[in-house]
Amino acid sequence: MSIPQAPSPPHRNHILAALPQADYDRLAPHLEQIELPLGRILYPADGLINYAYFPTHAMISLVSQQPDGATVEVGLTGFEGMTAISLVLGVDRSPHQCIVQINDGGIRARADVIMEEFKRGGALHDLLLRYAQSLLQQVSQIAACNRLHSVEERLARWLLMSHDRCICDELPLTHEFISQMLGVRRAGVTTAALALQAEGFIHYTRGRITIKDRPGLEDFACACYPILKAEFDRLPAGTQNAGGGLDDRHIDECAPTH
Amino acid sequence: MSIPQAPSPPHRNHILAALPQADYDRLAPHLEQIELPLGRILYPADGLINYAYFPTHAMISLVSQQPDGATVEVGLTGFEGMTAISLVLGVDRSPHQCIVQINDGGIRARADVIMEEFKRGGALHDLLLRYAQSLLQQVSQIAACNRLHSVEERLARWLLMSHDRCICDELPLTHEFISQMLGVRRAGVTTAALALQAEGFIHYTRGRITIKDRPGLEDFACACYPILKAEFDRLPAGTQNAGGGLDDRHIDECAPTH
DNA sequence: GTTCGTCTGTACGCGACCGCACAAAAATTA
DNA sequence: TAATTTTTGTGCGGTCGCGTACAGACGAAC
Repeated sequence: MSIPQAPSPPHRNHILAALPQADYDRLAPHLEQIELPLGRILYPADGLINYAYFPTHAMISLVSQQPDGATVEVGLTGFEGMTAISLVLGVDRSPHQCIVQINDGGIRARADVIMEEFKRGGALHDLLLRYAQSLLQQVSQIAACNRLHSVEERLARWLLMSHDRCICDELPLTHEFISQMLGVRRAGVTTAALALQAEGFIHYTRGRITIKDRPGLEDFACACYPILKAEFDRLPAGTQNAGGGLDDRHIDECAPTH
Repeated sequence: MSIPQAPSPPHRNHILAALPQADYDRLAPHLEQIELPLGRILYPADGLINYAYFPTHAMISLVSQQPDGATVEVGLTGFEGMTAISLVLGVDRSPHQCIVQINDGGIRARADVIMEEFKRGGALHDLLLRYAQSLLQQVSQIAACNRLHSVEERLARWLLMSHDRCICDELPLTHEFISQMLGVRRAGVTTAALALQAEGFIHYTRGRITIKDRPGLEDFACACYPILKAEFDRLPAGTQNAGGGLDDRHIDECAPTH
């Protein structure tokens, strides 16, 4: 079933890293290190949740799909979280399509394993609920942003949020892909990306966007970004890091390169 | 502190109604019946959560406020839920402003009372988490709707959602108020409302909107509404209604009049 | 009845984004 | 090298919603 080849802590995933040793040890035999290749759909919209994924430096989009085929990203998960939070909220189906936007590794565990540990009411219980709260806040802010801000501003915000969750400055993203996340025309993304490039914030070639000037991008993005970032930063500390002898330095070391 | 004048079940609030008798009895001494007058702000944005509110037929908006003062509603709570779900997700502040849009009564309990019962891990624990999931899904759908649909379509959806949560066909709402919920100009609401009135779906005079043709409104609204409605309907049944001798008929009787 | 404040109807120019469409450029394959 | 596919750049008319502004209409208070 599950291949117990999980690495020992320290973990790059902040939820796993924040588990006390005893709690982690219970989980460890069921953790499985896997690749999260670009474009992989972890759950289709309304799909059954068989596994929960703890990304390391992969970036995973939560996408709302409309009956007419239109898509918009409503949330975004990286090393700070876990996919399929619905699981612990009492539902075994993901309301969002979850798709890997930036590939990297991750750890997965079967849904029933997570549920069992969650129901113990220990650290994982509190950590996952705290993450659910963070996600709710994130989705709320994105809901407002979708209504109020321009494509250029939202593109800047989106690039920053992706950058926060991966290790490199070069993101493998086509305009087409981004347009589906922002819920706009592909041509709209091209125009916005040209503007950001003209300002010197980014540089891109076919399918690769490089962040050149992060502070500039931050200035340019809408006020949603600092709000989203603040919650993102609050997360690992806000949870009670019971610290089962974990090496926090390692986590810092893996922070985005900016 | 809390005045134990709570009515015995059956409750109009579905979460309280779904509690087994024993769980309810523990809570009962701390429940307090109160008025929720129109416009009352239960929590400001980022405000401390002192009480949790269980609406009966009041409708409460979760509003995201931007630093520049712009506002958009990102979610909406009625008799199916509880305000300040953040509480049980490990945070004692509400990320949203919560404001009473349609006045009616409600039950409130101090935050620490809810937390204590939640931590017992019984029915309230599961019911509230299930509701948190529903809220997450609602906010996600609204995030997409904000991006993809016209003011007219969203107004129709919004009226329907409000109507689902209150007992009467006449809603006390000004265009100005609605514009802040939809995140559009007041004049934009006027135009959209005129269109809906011309179709015969609604009728309104100063500060009062009457639903005249609900099926027509449903046809007109965007596809988000049926999705949101399905989750709304799923809620009370989806939770394990352990039914401590509660009178479910009473609840049905109080369902929206459509 | 008169006054006043609130709410609603309407107008106008403007910018953002849409749908559509096509060409150019870069990568991939033959 | 040539052919093909994918990705990006660009244009154009149309629509939606914005910001602003003002007038009319209704209801409450005096």
